[in-house]
Amino acid sequence: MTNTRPPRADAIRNRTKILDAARNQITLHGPNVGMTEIAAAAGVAVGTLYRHFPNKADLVAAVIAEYTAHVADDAEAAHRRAAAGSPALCEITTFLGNVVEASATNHGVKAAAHALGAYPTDTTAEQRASIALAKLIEHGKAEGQIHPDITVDDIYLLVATAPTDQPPAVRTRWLALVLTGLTTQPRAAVA
Amino acid sequence: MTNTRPPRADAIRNRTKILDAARNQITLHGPNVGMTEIAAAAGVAVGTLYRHFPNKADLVAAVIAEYTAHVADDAEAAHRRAAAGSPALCEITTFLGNVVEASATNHGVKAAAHALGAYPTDTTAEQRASIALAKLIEHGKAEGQIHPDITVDDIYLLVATAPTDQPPAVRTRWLALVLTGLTTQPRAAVA
Amino acid sequence: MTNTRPPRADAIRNRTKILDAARNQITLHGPNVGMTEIAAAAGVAVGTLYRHFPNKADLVAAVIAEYTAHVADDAEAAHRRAAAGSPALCEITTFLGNVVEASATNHGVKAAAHALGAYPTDTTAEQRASIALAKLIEHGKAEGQIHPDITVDDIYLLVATAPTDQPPAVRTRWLALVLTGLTTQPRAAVA
Amino acid sequence: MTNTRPPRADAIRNRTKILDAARNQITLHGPNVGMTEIAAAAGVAVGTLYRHFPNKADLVAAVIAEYTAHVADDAEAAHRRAAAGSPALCEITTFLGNVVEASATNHGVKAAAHALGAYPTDTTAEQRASIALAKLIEHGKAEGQIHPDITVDDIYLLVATAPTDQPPAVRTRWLALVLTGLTTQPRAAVA
DNA sequence: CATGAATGAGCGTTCATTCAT
DNA sequence: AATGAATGAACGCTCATTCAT
Repeated sequence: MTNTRPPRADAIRNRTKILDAARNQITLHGPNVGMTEIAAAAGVAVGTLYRHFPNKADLVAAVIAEYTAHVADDAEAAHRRAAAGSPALCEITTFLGNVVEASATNHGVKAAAHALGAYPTDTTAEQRASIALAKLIEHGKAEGQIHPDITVDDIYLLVATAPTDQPPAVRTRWLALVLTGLTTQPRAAVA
Repeated sequence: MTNTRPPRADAIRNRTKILDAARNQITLHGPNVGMTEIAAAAGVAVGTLYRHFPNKADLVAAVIAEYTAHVADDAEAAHRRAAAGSPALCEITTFLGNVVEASATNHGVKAAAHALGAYPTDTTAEQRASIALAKLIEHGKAEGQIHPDITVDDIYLLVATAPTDQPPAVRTRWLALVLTGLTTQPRAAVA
Repeated sequence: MTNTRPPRADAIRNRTKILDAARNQITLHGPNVGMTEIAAAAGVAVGTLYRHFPNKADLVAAVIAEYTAHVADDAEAAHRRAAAGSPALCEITTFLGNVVEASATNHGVKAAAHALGAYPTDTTAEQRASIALAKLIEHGKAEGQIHPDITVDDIYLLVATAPTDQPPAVRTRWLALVLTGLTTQPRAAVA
Repeated sequence: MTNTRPPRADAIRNRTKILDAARNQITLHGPNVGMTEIAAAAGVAVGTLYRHFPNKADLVAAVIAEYTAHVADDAEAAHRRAAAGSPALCEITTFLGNVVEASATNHGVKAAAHALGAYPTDTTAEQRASIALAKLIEHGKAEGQIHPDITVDDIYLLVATAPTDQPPAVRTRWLALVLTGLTTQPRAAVA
């Protein structure tokens, strides 16, 4: 009966707008931004926000999920390139660099998630990442450049401890220091 | 043995009880614990808490200050032992291990400090740590085991990124991975 | 006749209810009544009160503003009647009587405003009153019944010092005493 | 048993210091100054303050009582001078001027008293004032300069409505306006 | 007696969440 | 489905008052 314009497409667009607004506002104003401010930044009213996400924890979890999916994509891309011949260590380095950058954008979101006990229920993205990283590490070990005791959990550990609240120069330095732990070779001097 | 009710002299003891309670409660229930809960955990009323610390930011800053002083003590002890002949790399390793342990107890507190913009005004502890670490690093470089480009800031960077919210086994693994970045030698396999 | 529960349109009605409740509660229980009590008296929750007025000072200022607007209306009405031929002294007397009555309802509110440093930002009501009173005084001087040195500030001074916390009989007596200061003629005996 | 210095004289001195401090602090920082601040300004601890005055209302009432006694003294002095031949109207004028000045120093105290419902229980000072003023008024009426319908309550009414929170110039103007209500003669022009 | 640390009810204000429209 | 006004528990903080020393 309704002859209004796009009914479902708008809903999806709203969801995206809300997720973006949430990430931006949390990054901008800290993990305690109000739901109203997020809604306003998304151009909707609070009620609409709550229609898409039943509470704040779920909203934050959804933002985290987006981030996790992004990381999984990166991991799979890195593995694809390694499978195509690129050196695995190089790909891992690139991957870690990308993740650190992505994490920096989500630093506040993680703090919010921690404060709210909000973690994604859907673990498929994590699994995708794990599988890709496992293969990537195998490649690297076969090539002899990744230390034989390195596991996927090690990568996660480093990712989890990345200095996401630091300026790019510091993040680069951190990457240099930390990569040494993955390889079989001593580290060269780095500025 | 004393079973009398807490007297005047206990004002000092109350301060300690409050600081401990603050650290515990924040660690336990996240950076948003109420002042009332902290007071209750310390066995005092809110008013007493506020007599000792004019506001939440100051309380959190005081907890951080305690932690920082502890770290400075560790750094100085490590330097003293190195000056007495102990290998510097060994002492740095011990120091980092200690700090990571101490940080684990203060993980939430740092989050709270960040959220409140609460940082200690007294920087002497930081300075003590910096001086001791600088000397320690010099020792290590002279002994040839610390990579020549390592600076005090690198140590701080690692300390800041320690996986303080992880179980001991993970923290140990992190330490092994990360120490490699400091040394001139490749890493041996570690469980 | 509508027996539905208060809808959207009632937001405006709520504002009025809150202003009335604020004036009543402050008058009844002094300038230190809690916002919660005011909200309860208005039949809303605190949150609603704060939706309409961002803080206590603004709420009190709004009550004052209402009062000021009322005074301005009175002043203009008096001036209109004087312009229509009514003796200016008579109108000033009526005006003062009205204002004293209105002030009595706002006695505590003024105390609260003073304590909170809350004063209306919109001064148009004051200006309206000033203009009307100035003209009224001119009329009276031309008619020879208002003392030639009287100014608008004198009226304000009297208004400000009205015994607003006294019973009507006292207020009437005060008016009689004080009016003599405005006129060119000695005062007749008054009960 | 105690061989300490002056025991009772100190108590009296403390009482005075506290009353002065109370008046000063309330005048300086408004009717909501804390008891601790008053105690500090008096150079004693809160406990001592509470030894002299069981609660804040009683303290404020005592300050008011001091003021009332002062007013009574003024009234009696004025009456004495009138009895000695000075014109009663002149003495009433002086009296009102003094009272307004004294009231200005106690403006905040009165606000505090109102907020706390604190009024002196001892009415002897008021009675002294009433008697003196009654006689003073009689003198004035006999001399023909005080309007025959004026009563002591009229004087109280004016005193109570004095613009105690206004600068001296305004208070002077108010006095000029208001005195007219007491006399049998029209008012001369006053700046 | 004086001291001042401790108490805890209460205040102004915020914000996740609900629900009438 | 979207809106945004309303809700009310909870928070950080204050201050009159008490009481152990």
